[in-house]
Amino acid sequence: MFIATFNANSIRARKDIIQKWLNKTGCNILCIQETKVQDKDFPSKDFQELGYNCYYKGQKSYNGVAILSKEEPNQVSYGIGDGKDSEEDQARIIRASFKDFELINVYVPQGREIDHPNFKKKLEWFRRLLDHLKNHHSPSQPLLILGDFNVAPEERDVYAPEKKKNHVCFHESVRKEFFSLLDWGLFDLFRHFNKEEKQYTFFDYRIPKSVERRLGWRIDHILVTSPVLSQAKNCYIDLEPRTWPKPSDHTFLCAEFEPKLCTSNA
DNA sequence: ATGGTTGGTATCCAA
Repeated sequence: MFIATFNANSIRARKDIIQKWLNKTGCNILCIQETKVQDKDFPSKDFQELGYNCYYKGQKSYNGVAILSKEEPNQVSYGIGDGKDSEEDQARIIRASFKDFELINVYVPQGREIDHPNFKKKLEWFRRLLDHLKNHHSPSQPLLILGDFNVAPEERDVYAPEKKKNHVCFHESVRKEFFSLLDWGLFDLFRHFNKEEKQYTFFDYRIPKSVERRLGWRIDHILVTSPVLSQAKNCYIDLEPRTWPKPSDHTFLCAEFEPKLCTSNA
């Protein structure tokens, strides 16, 4: 059982490399963020041909999320579902119920600047997500939340922590919101398997040779409840997209589970 | 303090 997350920064620009990667890995479920495409233009055919069901919601130019899955989920919903969802919110989160577990794919707002209204919305977004978990989920039930959280949780997760204290992806306030999700009953799956520093999922295009110089951020995450953790075999960062001819700024964050994920706990 | 690159849409915005 193989589940992964990838910020595509345009599904159309990365379609070919995603297809190749799916064929190579046999990934069961891929969560995608920043598809940057309206629903009518989503290339679902190209993924259906490979045996994937496609669920997506997007906007022109910005945001947009998708789940590609071999197994058909019982139900799929868009937005946080608290009655406050804007069109943008719906293009930032997909919730899917599978036979043996629940899965949420998120693209958390970046926030722009600490004093920008969008940063306040980012903090609120975490609180709304936490409320959703409290109201509709339980830490004792199998749940995975994957995606681009736009937060580096700890100092070892960003290349220059002392310089980034006021960055929207490292400010104390947003890290606190991230940890409030963990405190509810989620585990940072990558950190469960990897303790070393300088393990990044995002490398800014604008910094020359950022991968080689290890100038990156760990802002993409896979958070799981304990019944899922007990079925997890490994979690790792696949750097391949960063070295492709048409490089992406994000990487694939991958997780491997026992074949019958969570059935023993269901 | 600022720049650098990429994608989508237009000659600028977001990351």
